[in-house]
Amino acid sequence: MNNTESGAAFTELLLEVFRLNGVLLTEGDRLTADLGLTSSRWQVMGAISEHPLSVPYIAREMGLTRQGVQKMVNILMKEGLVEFEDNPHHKSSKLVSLSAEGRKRLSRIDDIQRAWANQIARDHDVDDLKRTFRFIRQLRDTLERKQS
Amino acid sequence: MNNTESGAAFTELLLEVFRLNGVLLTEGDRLTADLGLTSSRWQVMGAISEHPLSVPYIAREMGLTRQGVQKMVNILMKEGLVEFEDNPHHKSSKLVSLSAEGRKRLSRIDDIQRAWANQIARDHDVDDLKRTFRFIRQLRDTLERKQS
DNA sequence: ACCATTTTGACAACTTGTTGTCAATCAACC
DNA sequence: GGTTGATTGACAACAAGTTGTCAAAATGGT
Repeated sequence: MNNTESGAAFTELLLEVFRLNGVLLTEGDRLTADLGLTSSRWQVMGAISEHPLSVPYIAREMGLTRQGVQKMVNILMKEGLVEFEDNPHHKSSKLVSLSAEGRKRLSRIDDIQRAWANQIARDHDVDDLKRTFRFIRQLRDTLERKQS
Repeated sequence: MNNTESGAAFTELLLEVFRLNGVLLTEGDRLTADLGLTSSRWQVMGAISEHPLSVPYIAREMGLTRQGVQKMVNILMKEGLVEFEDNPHHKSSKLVSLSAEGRKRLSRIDDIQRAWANQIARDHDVDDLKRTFRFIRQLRDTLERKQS
């Protein structure tokens, strides 16, 4: 079976997404190395910065397994960056929220991340950024619908 | 510091890239689960399907560390899917090539992967796919240039 | 109110990456 | 030809995710 033109283009894109993912993780870690927070940790913290959320909810939000997020949350708990709140809708599934220290730490990271994002984004057209975001999300939708 | 419009768009894109990356890996593994080869294994095998390459070269190609690729290659070696060839340019750094069995296995995977890519790509505009590829690569270029 | 199904947390084993370090090899230059 | 610096393979420790399993808790239909 031969590749269609679209199929070949999709495969090229897919490999490039893997590479970009790697570079983004590396950069994210580098940005906040001195603050003692890796990319995945502040991503979890970012998810609960507005409202406290349960672990499975965060996982669905980020496209990860609940076990993986649970592990991360347990570590953040040990480090005193998040707290558990009672969940009115579920006795044993607590809501995770930022502690005062967690909030302070996240806000410093947010400053750094925002400055960095602004700087990178300056070199690119805002419409390209938005269009690419929409297309990537659409691609993910297609993939997720096919697998179900 | 507030986000610029571009900065916010970039951050949104970045989070979506993480999610797409996850879905792609999951799908890749699901596709070839019965063939006993995970995504990362056939990615490495794909890299050497044209010409034998050294481990560090594969790593640079894929945007990974040489140690990570080395680990993968050692596993593929144990399973008899790749072989080491003498490298005329380096006494101890062998070239990695596909074994007969590896080539056979990869060609089956390629068929499956191609059919899948064609099917997914069918739902999307080929120009969008190409444009997105170019933009993502450009983004990665920017990121890699900033960090050096 | 009961029962079947789903959701959840906890734990273990595993995969795929990372960094750091060491010694061996290679390349370049004086 | 010797020294110096970069590249390489091997190994260890670690990070971040996965799957699978179990029991407890929640949910929904009859």
